[in-house]
Amino acid sequence: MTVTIRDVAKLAGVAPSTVSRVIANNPRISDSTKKKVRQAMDYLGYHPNINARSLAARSTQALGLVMPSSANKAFQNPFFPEVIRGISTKAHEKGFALYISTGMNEEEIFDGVVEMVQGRRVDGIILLSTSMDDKIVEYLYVSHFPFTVVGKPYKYEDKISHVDNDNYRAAGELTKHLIDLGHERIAFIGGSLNLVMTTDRLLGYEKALRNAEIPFREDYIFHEEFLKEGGSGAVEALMALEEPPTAFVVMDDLMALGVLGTLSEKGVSVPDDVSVVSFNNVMLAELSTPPLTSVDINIFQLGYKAADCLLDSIENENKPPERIIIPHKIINRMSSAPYKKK
Amino acid sequence: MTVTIRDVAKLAGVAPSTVSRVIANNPRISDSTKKKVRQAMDYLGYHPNINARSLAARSTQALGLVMPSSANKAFQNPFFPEVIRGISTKAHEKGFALYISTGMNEEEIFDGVVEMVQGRRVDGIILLSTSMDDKIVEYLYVSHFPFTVVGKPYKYEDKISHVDNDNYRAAGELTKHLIDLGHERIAFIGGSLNLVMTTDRLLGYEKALRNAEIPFREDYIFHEEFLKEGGSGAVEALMALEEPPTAFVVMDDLMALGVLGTLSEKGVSVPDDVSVVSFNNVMLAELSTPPLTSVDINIFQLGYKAADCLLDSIENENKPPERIIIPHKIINRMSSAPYKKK
DNA sequence: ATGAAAGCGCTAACAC
DNA sequence: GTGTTAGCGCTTTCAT
Repeated sequence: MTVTIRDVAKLAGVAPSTVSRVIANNPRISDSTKKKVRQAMDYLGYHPNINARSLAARSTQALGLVMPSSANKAFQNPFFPEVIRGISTKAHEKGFALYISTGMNEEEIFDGVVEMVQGRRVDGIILLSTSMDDKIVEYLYVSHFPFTVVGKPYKYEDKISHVDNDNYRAAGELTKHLIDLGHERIAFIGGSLNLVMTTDRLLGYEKALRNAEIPFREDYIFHEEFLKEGGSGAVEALMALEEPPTAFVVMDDLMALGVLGTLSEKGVSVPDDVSVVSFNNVMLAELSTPPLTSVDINIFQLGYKAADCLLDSIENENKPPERIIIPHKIINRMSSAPYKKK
Repeated sequence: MTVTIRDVAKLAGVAPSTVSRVIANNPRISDSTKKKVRQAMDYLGYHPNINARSLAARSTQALGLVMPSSANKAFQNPFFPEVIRGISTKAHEKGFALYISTGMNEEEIFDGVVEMVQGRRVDGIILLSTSMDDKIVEYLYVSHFPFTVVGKPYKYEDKISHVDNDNYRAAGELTKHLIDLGHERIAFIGGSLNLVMTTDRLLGYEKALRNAEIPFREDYIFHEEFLKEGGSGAVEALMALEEPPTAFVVMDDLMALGVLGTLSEKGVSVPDDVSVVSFNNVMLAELSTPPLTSVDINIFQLGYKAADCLLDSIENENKPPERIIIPHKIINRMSSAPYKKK
């Protein structure tokens, strides 16, 4: 039923290995036989069986993607489709397929990764999120299996290839943007401290304050589970302070959307009363009311480069680990405005 | 280097075939040897090579997902992570993995599907979007390859398993919701007419108007490329009419977010001046300002059932095609309110 | 209840 | 430049 390499070989009057070489476009095959073989392939509607190929060649031509727990709200973040788009674009260029592993909890995800690696389902892995004390990173690292992380790994930072933004600088610039607008009471609403990204951004924020000689206030800092409640708890608490902030630095556009909502409910106007700025610059940053000033972290590029880097280290086993920093850019929109004294 | 079934067999003092049977948990193997073999597996850290298994058993334990063109803005819609979460949950239950095929354009995507099918990379395919005159549907259908579509196929509607909402009814109810609030000038902002979903919803909208004896107005109907501009063009045009609508039925939450933005720019207040309702009820419907009245189409379930149905037809080749309708529910939020005469 | 052996469809030495 | 052959690691008759 299935047409195999032998059928093609027979029809073309050559040996199976020759057909195999034609598939691989081996230069040592004469053009005339190539043509002959290709005709036979077309005629028979031949398609290589990938499993057989993988088995024999010990390579799958597939990359594994590890997403955060699907129980996690983060899963719904438009960040993911966009990184995947980047990864997919690069993978496609090199003829690689994507294999996606998910799971309801940390453990399931971990098992999925082990299965991918040991089961030889993929040639390399991209971690789309990582946190402190990540068992997957540990496992992959000691296994010497090719992998790249999107974001900054907590451990082995310079032993693991990763592609990240300069979150420290980005947060600094974003905070400075507010300071330049005259704001001094600037709150920070972050995600889980468990994420390295959060820490980096918090440090950048602190640095910007220090540079401007604005005292750091512990009560202006909030860490909320990403997206849960959309940061409304933080906003409530912050606005109830004796000296409420006049500007908010928010970790993520989706969260900022929630912040915008809560503020509006409380009758606080953005940007007239307070400014709100955030990170990621996903599509909704543009669509929200008011449109959000947001740091474009170039998500597509994050994914594209991660795939690129991974593919390199699959090709060349001894490629040293690499840190790739994707440039960011503050996109100025309506949600931030000069501080107005009341 | 790699530990194979033979290593396990040797250590356990049995034949390779026995080990294979233990993996498959064949009931004809005595408990004592099972135990013995499993110990050996653990001891050696054995993991079956999936490619070898797939090759021999002619089954990959993987499902293929086909997304819309990644050049397409639709790709960024939070709809996708959520369907995938549903699919992944079911797939996981049955020990299936997910392959994702993407591509920059229709053609690349089509080729990817062919490769998945002919290359035996997957046992079945789920189409996450389909349009009229879909070549992929055609191909899969004539190949007799197991597949399911999320949404309604344009052709072969009752010969292809698919899971969908009752978009006709949902749109009807949503429109009626507005009519019940006293609205009569109700606009419809849809996506590409190329999507079957759009047509279904438009028909439902028309039906609701008819039932209420409200005349259908051509100039209240707009079809915009999903998300492009976020429907702002439509809003501009509609509000410039002599008799502008007092309510908007929008195809999608993201688009509705854009509509909200454009209205706010024009100084039109929601829901005081006009009401806006939409579909999908993704997270941002709740986070937007004002929170959106939206039809919860149960995206997770859409994916979960699609996987379920596909897995069934993989197991049982003769399973007749099935249409599965996922229930919807209007979630009432702040963006819709009674019509106020001016 | 278990073993022996023949593939699954392909690649990659090694020949010539 | 092309053919022969031996696997890749597993499943699955067919024996016993």
